[in-house]
Amino acid sequence: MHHYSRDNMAELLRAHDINPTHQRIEIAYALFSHQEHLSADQVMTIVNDRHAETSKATVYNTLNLFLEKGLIREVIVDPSKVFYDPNTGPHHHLYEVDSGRLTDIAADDVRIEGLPELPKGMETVGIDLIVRVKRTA
Amino acid sequence: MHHYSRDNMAELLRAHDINPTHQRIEIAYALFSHQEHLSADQVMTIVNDRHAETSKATVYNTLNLFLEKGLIREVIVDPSKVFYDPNTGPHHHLYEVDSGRLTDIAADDVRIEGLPELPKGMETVGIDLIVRVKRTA
DNA sequence: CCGGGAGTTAGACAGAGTCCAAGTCCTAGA
DNA sequence: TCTAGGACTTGGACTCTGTCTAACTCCCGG
Ligand SMILES: [Mn+2]
Ligand SMILES: [Mn+2]
Ligand SMILES: [Zn+2]
Ligand SMILES: [Zn+2]
Repeated sequence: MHHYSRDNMAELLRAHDINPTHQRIEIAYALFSHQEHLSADQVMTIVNDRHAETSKATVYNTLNLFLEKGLIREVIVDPSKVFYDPNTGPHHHLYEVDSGRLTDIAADDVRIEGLPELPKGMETVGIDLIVRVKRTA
Repeated sequence: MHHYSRDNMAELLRAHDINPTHQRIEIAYALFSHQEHLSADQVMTIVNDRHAETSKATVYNTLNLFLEKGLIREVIVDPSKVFYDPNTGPHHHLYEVDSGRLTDIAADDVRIEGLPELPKGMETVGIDLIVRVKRTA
């Protein structure tokens, strides 16, 4: 899919068993049309850019709902805030520690081998691979 | 090394170009004698268990100093707090999302292949591999 | 015994995220 | 069309992690 509209978003939400409200549609649209890793704060700013209509509580409620329903995923790289990722397919991340820029690494060519057996009664929720980089001195 | 004493800690600090003070020795001892991933709050509790003598500001100052000097490393897996890791050798992490338990995965057998070239002018600071697991439903 | 720099401190502060009780919105049913 | 009720949203208080600052203490060299 290449073009994101608010109508698309409503369908997407319904497909994930989420009741599409004004606010939820705007928040989904912010994430999917940008196709970037956004913090809650950035989502809030984008959504309220034209005219304020979505509260902080709703932004957090909604992001957590989206997470629960598997519509987005969270990326934990910065100790001070969570990033929300509209790309739920398997992929990894490159984090520029100076600038805070976070970009995707396609999972296709990356192989992770030799991980030990999981303890019994445990299942993998996800494997996060983060490459931290900085400008060469 | 298998037995950690406060005298050990003083030497260790000096070897890392850190002036060993009472508080710094206690904090290093908390981390190295436990050999666990501790949050700042946990360090604070351990250090002040017998009698309060180290302030919150000093705990944070000291942990950040230890990081800077390469004595410990930080592990960012939990969106709400940083864990400090006395093991600076290459290794990976297993994170139990329910309980918050964080354990090491030896790096020996793990191979990560096929990572793309870094953008020019960038160098790798570190590669974090985190396996998130939960109890089977 | 001093002087001064390094280290520590309490407490104010900032930012991310949660919680709550009150209000609004939407819909299904009469 | 009207209405009742559940779902959703809201402002603001609150919590928690982490930082900052200005005053104080400690320690060492002269
Ligand atoms: Mn609107
Ligand atoms: Mn002491
Ligand atoms: Zn991503
Ligand atoms: Zn570790």
